Amino acid sequence: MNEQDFLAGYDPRDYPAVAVTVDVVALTIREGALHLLLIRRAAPPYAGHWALPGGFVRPDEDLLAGARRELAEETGLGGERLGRVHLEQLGTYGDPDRDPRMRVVSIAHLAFAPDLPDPVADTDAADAIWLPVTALPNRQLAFDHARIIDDGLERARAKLEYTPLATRFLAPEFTVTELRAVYETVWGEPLHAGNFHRKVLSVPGFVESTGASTERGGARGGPRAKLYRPGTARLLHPALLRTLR
Amino acid sequence: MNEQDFLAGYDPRDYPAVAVTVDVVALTIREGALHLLLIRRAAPPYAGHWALPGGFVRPDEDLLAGARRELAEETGLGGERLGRVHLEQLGTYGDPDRDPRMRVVSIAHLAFAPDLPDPVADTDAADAIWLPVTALPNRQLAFDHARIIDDGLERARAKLEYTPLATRFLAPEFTVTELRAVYETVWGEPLHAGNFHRKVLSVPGFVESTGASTERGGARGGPRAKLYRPGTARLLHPALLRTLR
DNA sequence: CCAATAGTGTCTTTCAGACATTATTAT
DNA sequence: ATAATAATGTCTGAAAGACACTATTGG
Repeated sequence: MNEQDFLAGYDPRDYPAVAVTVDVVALTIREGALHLLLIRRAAPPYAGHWALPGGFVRPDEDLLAGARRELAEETGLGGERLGRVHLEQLGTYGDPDRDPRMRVVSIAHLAFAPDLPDPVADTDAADAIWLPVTALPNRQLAFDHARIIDDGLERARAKLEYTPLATRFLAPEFTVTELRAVYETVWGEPLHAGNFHRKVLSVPGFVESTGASTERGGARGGPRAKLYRPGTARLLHPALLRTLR
Repeated sequence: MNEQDFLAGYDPRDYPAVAVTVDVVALTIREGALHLLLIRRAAPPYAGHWALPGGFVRPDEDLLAGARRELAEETGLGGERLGRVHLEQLGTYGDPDRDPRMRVVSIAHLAFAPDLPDPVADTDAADAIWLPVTALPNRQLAFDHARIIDDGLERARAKLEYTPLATRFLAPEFTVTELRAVYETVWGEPLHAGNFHRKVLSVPGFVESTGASTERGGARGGPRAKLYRPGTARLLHPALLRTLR
């Protein structure tokens, strides 16, 4: 029996309700460290615990639109800056016991954002912050959010390999060194500056030159760097593969 | 506001119901061609159209378990043969208008199966068959199932690159030539026999030798082939990359 | 001047792909 | 015998990684 055959002679209100929510694993880079957007729960269950921003999907709202709305509400940001945030579906979490009160199926999303202002806590949240992922309070995370975050971080690391999405963590114009810093931060390992530089410029469509350079050299010396903007490629080939695994 | 804050003071029955279903893009290889499991709808809407097997998620059932149950019901297969089927989450489809009657959010899954018997049509389906993907009736597919199938096929092609899941299309013991046939069938392009052979054996953990060989050579001559079983690797590195993109 | 950084050059190793070769089997 | 196939060998080119080097800037 497929879904529609089932629904044809079926009134959903006769059955236990299933709630559908969207959650967002929003990542950004602040001060050289990977940060995750978390809110602190005000009400039980898990009152006082950290949780992902998210909420109920509205009746006529697409899932991706719902995630974008939740992100906007939680960060207090408008359309312009939010437009540069990459958002994709991460996965759906529907374990029957993931919420103690009722069946909740949550479609988790993954966001890559440039450096954004501090979030403004929503009325129902006790707090909202960008937290370094190295300081995640794994034992104090609500529901199955620790696992969702793990999955999101691994997806983010993998995405940098074969997509140009690392640029979404940066301003519209950036240097190769800034791009390399994104990779080093997300992957958590140092990369060879020279090889990275040559590699990035050799992948078709990854970045394109603006013709301009930075106003000043590095903070501790060095020449001015050329500026680039994201290219037109949506996939990198050859990819930038992590070593080992 | 996150999901639980919302739910705390919320009765789902006050709101328009959202139905949660699972659908399955089940792939197998029959007679050298990639086949997809489809059912023909008996009731409107889309009566007479082809659709993916799927159905309502039961109250205390995990999403993956629901997909496995739907697959079992639709193929009429028991646990033993079904145990060798690979099943993973593909993506969630929740466009508000994807079902004309009500809001239906469907978690699509992707299955890789060895050659299975012909399916037995469920009571609510007019028919159920393994259909070659080259013969897909794209205009006669129900709902957004054409797009789900496209996404599933692309995911399948990509998965063969960096996972050993091609072996899930085969019997527990197989030859390198049979494995190559899987790649050629799913990717839709011929591969170089010699290079493929050397490559497969060089990737650590992809396959391991059983020590045995086939009883007979090829149908039209040739030596007996060595038999292999799946190895322990869950990821292939280096990967078997498709050319171009 | 000195240290740090941007960017380029060179060499080695690895791996994919083209192609050739040998051995074994069905007909 | 002949054709087909399994399996291995050889060569070339692409690309990653290690390392060296030059040029430019801040202090």
